[in-house]
Amino acid sequence: MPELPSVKETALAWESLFRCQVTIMRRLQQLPEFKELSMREYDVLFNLRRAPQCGLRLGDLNESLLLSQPSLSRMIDRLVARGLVVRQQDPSDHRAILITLTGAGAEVQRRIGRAHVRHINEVLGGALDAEQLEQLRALTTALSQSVAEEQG
Amino acid sequence: MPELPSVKETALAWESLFRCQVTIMRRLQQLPEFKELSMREYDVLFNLRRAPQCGLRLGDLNESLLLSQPSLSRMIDRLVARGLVVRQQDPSDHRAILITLTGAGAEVQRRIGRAHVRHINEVLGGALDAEQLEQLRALTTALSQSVAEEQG
DNA sequence: CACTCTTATATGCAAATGCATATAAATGGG
DNA sequence: CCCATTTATATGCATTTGCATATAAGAGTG
Repeated sequence: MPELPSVKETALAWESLFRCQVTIMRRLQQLPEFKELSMREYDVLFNLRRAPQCGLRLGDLNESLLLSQPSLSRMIDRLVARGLVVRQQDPSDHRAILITLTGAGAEVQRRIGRAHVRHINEVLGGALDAEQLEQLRALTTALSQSVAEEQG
Repeated sequence: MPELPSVKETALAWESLFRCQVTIMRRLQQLPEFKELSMREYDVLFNLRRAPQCGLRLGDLNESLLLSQPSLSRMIDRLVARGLVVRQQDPSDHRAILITLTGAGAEVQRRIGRAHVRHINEVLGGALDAEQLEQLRALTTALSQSVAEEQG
């Protein structure tokens, strides 16, 4: 049984991760493309793109976002109004709603996504080398999974 | 001159860091103490606690937060109304406002902070060991600093 | 010192968000 | 099968947020 990290060790790591995210997010949000679609809205399209063809339940989609369920419901209203996503009743559970990208929505996601990843590369590429980025990816992936599992 | 990381490598690292932050934040926000004070508001008090005694300019404080300048200005209004912070004119620059914690504000920050770090330890402590947490801290600290410097 | 330009914060107003709760459908017990 | 309970999403309403812009003060130029 390994020793658990101290309160101080975990707090320092989280504090640093959080600040890092804030710093980078502030930069990434300045991309002109995010005037057309907010980063939160883009993130919804991005998540739908990685989803099965049948779409994602609103609740499942919600788990990937820092947004309350009612707020997401209304964001979906707006995305539907813009023709970027579609709401469909889940045939196997009529309480649920499946959300899917439209063709236009997928295209907007791809277009903004290309500019976004280029920008990410500009911002992060000069800061860490490939090996460090891979370490960071591995650590944060392990952390996400472990945290999600330990009470999901 | 070292090779720069590929677009894919940077995008994967950022995506993972971002999702990790979302996952953890959703858990941390559930702490009952954050019904009294939102996490954003707590973060303002936390930043002020680490600041010089004279306080922080609104604009400087704003750089540490994912919040527009007008939104922060109004959040400060509310924190002033609750007696947690004070606005003072900067004697050396009458355009600027120095924001400082009141005694009550400092006490609220300490109280919520104690519960918060315990919660952080519960959530992250089981996921990574001390060495991994230190690696994560080092990488994210280096990344923040490098990103902030490269165009600050 | 007048004038323009920049910097720091605040304010009007529309839009987005969250909380509490409503609606609607599935689930389980008697 | 009926009723209570749980689950999934939506809606009313107050609060918070952001965008555009106003206000106010320092800086620079002639």
